[in-house]
Amino acid sequence: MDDFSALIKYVERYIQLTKEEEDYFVSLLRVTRIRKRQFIVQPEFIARYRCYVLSGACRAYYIDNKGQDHTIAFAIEDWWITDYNSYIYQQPATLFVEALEDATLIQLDYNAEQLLMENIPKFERFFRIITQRSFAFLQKRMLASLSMTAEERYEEYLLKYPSVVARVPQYTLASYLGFSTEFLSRIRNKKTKR
Amino acid sequence: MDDFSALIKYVERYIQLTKEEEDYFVSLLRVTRIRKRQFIVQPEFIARYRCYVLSGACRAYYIDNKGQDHTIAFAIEDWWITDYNSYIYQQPATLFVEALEDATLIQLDYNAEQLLMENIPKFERFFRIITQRSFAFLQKRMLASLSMTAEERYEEYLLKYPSVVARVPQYTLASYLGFSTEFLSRIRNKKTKR
DNA sequence: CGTCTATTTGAATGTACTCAAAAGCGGTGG
DNA sequence: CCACCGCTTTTGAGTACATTCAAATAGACG
Repeated sequence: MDDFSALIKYVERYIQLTKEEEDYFVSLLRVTRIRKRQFIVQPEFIARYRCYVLSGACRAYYIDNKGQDHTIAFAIEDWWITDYNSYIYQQPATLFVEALEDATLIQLDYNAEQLLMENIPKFERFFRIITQRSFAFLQKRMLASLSMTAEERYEEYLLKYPSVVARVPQYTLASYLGFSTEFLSRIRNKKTKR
Repeated sequence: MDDFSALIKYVERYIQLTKEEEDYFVSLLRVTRIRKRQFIVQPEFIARYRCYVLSGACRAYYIDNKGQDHTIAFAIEDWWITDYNSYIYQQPATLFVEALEDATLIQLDYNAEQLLMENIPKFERFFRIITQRSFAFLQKRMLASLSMTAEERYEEYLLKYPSVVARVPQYTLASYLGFSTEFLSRIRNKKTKR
C-alpha cells in the first residue's frame, strides 16, 4: 500500500481526494516490477496501461524503416509513460516502451481510467491538467527542435534535466535530442577540452 | 447567434449539452473579426484567449534570437489556436499568433473557461479530450521531425493537410516543417520536373 | 576475465542552409 | 485598367552542420 503514497501525493498536487476516493483509486492500480531491457509496450500490441514510475527509468522510442531509433520520451521517478497514441485511442502501438534500469511501475488500465473518471469526475480534471502540461512541454520541445542547433538543444536539456542525462545511455539521449550518438560524443568532448 | 453553431457542433462531438448549458456556454463567448497580418497574441503580453476559427487562417510562430521564425501551429476553420503555454499558465507569451487571411474568431477567455468547467463539469471532459488529441498529434509531429527527411515531412503533410498547404504562404509552411523557404521551393521544383 | 554493449575517433559525405540576386505575383492607386 | 510597389518565390553558388561507416577503445556484466 505504501507503494501508492508517491502517486497519491502526485495526484493531490492537482485535486483533493477523500479517503474513500483514494481507496477506490488505489483499488484500480497494480504494481509491477520489470527488469532492464524488458518491454512494457511493443509495436502491434495495444498499450493497455499508463504507467507511473515509482523507481527506475524507461524510454519510449520509435524504430524507423531505416532501422534507426528515435526516443520520444524518458520517464524516471514520478513521471508517467506509455505509447500515448496507442493508449488514448486503444489502437496498436507503433512505439517500444522499455526499461533502461530495473523498474517498479504503477499501472493504470485504460478501462479502469474510464471508470475512474465516471465515478470520480475530479479525475477528469486531473487528467486534463496533466495532459495540458505535457502538451505545453512538448510544444516547447518542438520549438527547440525547430530553432536550435544540436549543441544548444543538448546544453538546454542538460541544464533542465541533469538527472536524466546522468542516468540514460548516451545513444538514447542523442536519439531524443535528434542527432547521432557520435555527434553527442563530439559535443561532449569539445566541452571538456575547454 | 448562428455564428456559434459550428462551435456547438464541435463541442457536441465530445460531450452532450442541454439547451441551458449551451446558452450558458455561448454567453461566455465573443466573436471578433481580424484582418490579415493582425496579431491575436504577441510576446510579452499574456494570451487571454483560446480562439476557435470560424473563417480565415492563422498561424502561431516564434522568432528566435537570429531573427528566424518558426511556425508551431496553423489554424483554419474548426481549429483552435493560441499561445498555449501562455494561455494555460497565464504567463507572458513568447509566440506571435497572426492572421494569414482576414478571419472571424470565437474567443474563450481564460477566466470564462475556468468558470465554465466549474459550472458544467462536462467541459472538464471536453478540454481533457481535445488536449489529449492535440498531444497525441504533436507526438507524431515530433517523431516525424526526428525520423524523416525534409522532403518526406513535406510529402506527408501535403497528403494529410492539402487544404492547409494550398492556403498558407510557402515560407510559413517551410518554417512549420523545419526547413528554409528556399529548400521547399527546390523540393517542389524537383517534383514538377518528374 | 572474457564477452557484449556503449562510446570515441577519423575521414569522407550529404542534407539542408545562407546569401544574394532575379523573377513572379498580387494588391492598390492613379 | 494598367503600372507600380512590396512581398513571396525561385535560382545559383558556396558552405556548414551533422551524418555515415569503420575501426579502435572503454565500460559493464556475468
